[in-house]
Amino acid sequence: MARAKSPEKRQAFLQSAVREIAQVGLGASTANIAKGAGLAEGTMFTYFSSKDDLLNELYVELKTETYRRILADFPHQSGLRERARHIWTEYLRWAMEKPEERKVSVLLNLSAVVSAATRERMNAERGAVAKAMVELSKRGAFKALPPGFASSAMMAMQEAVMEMAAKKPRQKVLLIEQAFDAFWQMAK
Amino acid sequence: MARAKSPEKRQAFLQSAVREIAQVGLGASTANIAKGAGLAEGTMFTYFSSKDDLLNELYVELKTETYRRILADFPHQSGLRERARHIWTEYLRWAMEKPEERKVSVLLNLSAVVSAATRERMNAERGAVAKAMVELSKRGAFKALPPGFASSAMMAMQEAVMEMAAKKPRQKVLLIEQAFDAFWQMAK
Amino acid sequence: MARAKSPEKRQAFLQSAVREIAQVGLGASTANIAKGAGLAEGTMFTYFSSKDDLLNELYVELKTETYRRILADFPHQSGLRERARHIWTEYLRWAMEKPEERKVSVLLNLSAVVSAATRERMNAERGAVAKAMVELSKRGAFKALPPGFASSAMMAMQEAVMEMAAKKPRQKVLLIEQAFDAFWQMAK
Amino acid sequence: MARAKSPEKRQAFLQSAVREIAQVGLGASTANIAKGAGLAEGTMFTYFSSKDDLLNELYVELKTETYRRILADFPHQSGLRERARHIWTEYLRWAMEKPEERKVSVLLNLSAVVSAATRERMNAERGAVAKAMVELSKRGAFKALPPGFASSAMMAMQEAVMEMAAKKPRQKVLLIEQAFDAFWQMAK
DNA sequence: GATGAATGAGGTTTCATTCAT
DNA sequence: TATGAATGAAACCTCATTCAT
Repeated sequence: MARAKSPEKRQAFLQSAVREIAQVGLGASTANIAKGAGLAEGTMFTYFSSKDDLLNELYVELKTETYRRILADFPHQSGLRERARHIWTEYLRWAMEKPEERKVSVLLNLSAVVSAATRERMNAERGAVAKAMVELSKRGAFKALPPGFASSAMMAMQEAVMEMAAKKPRQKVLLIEQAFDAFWQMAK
Repeated sequence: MARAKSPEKRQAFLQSAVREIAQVGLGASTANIAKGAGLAEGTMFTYFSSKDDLLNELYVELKTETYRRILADFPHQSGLRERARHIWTEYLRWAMEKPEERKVSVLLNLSAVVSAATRERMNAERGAVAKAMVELSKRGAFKALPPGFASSAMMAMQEAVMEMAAKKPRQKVLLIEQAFDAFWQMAK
Repeated sequence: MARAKSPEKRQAFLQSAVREIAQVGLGASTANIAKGAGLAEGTMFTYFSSKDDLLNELYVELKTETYRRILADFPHQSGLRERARHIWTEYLRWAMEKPEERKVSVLLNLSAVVSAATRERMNAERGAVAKAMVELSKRGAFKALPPGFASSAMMAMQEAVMEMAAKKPRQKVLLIEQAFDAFWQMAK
Repeated sequence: MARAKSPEKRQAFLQSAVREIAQVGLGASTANIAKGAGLAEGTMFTYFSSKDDLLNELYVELKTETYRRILADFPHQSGLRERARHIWTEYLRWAMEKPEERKVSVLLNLSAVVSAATRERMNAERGAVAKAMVELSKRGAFKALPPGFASSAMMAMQEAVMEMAAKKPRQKVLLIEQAFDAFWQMAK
């Protein structure tokens, strides 16, 4: 048989795509992505049928990695506050460790290239996170608001933290904690 | 050279740019923007020296319009809660009335085409909004967090409201109010 | 107003296309066609929306020119033999004067890029030629065959003449005449 | 290097090439040809040194098959009319049974990929057919025309029959016969 | 000033061919 | 021998920008 398709090369393309897109947006050229991966442009198309396909797969990869991190040591048995704090903290740690990944994730979320099917697929993976969010939406000020709002609010507040952290990188850890306390005011 | 004869034509380009960019992203072509404005491609370059220039001017225009709305009936004499509620409500009304404008605003914010100089320029225009935000950052849970956080948090929470409103358009007015109450929990 | 679209440039593209396609087939590249026309590749796309469009327009141009030649001094009042001879002769003269045009015409006829709509459009232009062919199909050996056969047979025999003429260029004129006599045997 | 192990695989490539080329022209990709053959892309190049080589071999194959059919029950002892009729009929039967083969044959004939050497080689195989054609060219209206004309004319007229038959598939058998009578008018 | 034709660099993708397995 | 991943040169086409009119 011939050479097998190498997972390393696939990853090289995805990682290069993250770097390029973080720098220049979704308009990053396939030529540059391939060059950044140290592979030929044509090779990219044996791993991804089109640039759109690459982008969709990248979206899946990034979301999956995020959920993987959050669900790794998830405190299923703890109270809601603890579980919410875990989600809050793990997501922010990932986002701060991998700012390019996060930026690309945001861009992909906003763009039309990620198909509804792909989004649907990822929504199904949320598991314990979704459960905690449902509980959260029945508490405090969230009670009066539509069910999905608590989840959107948490994500939005995390955005605010990210933005802040970019300006004050030294205080990251404390910032994450104290911002959670602020967020939790809404759920009390 | 930018800023030429007819202000109407300038506006036509900016409005067409909003429509096109809302649909296809910042990659919208100058040809389509001009066509949408009912004017010639070349004409665009007598009003804006380059596409990047157009984008920067558009950013200014959108931000200016937002602040204009917020500052129009600003309750300078009222208490902080009332002023914060005004900012909250007016921004959300604008955003909901002009979803394309808002989407483009978000895209421009994320993109590298808007220069640091342009961003700086707009920050200076915030006036009474900035003042209210400073006060806000000294209250409640925001006290423990860096100065700019309250402002970021408000914007972030507004994002969450927008997202929600897109799904439940009927409940907009109530949603705006109740979400403000949730937000205010953090400032109490 | 801006520069008008120049018919000369349009013709330059079509003529270059004829030369290129005659040499390398319908796979002739847009880059080479443009280069051959002494114009930029991008310019081609202001005259033709795509390569397929160029090919369709070329087909129309070639067919139109052929019919124009044939119908120019058409002996409408003469007997069938005379009219048939005119069609025979004029077509062959054109084809021999413009061997590249003819070759491209044949290639386009065989290919799928020429749309049914385009073919239909050209069929409508045949006028006096079609009338003569109908008459011919009711004579001699053609009587026993389906209506369109006489026309196909004439075109086919002309092909044979072309092929021969390519090998014996000196005897063209005589060849055309004597081959018509052979063809006419079938109609007697 | 061409001509390797399995004749079955070689045939699979050639047959797949016929199918693909009949559909999309000589631009048919080696990838699709290989896929259609149920074999790997690379394998093709152990049987044929290049795509051009494949095309040349295909040309040889198709011509050989045609002559094989015609020469199989060739009535060497019969009069010219009978022999001409045999060539006429057998060729048309083959062409109608194998429309894809015929279409590919035509495309290859027109294209520059078939080398002069290959064409020469096949001309040598015509044997009894060539002999009949020489006799034919000395008769009737063909007498006045160059030697090769009778042969070209027969092939051309067969084209016309094919075209007709495609439109009236029911009358094939009769069409072949009556068209031969028309053709023979020129030889009488 | 207004127009849109002209431009050529650069975009995504296909393809014949090579070569590691 | 058979495979199909790897390659990079081209393919078609789009685009921001210039400039003749």
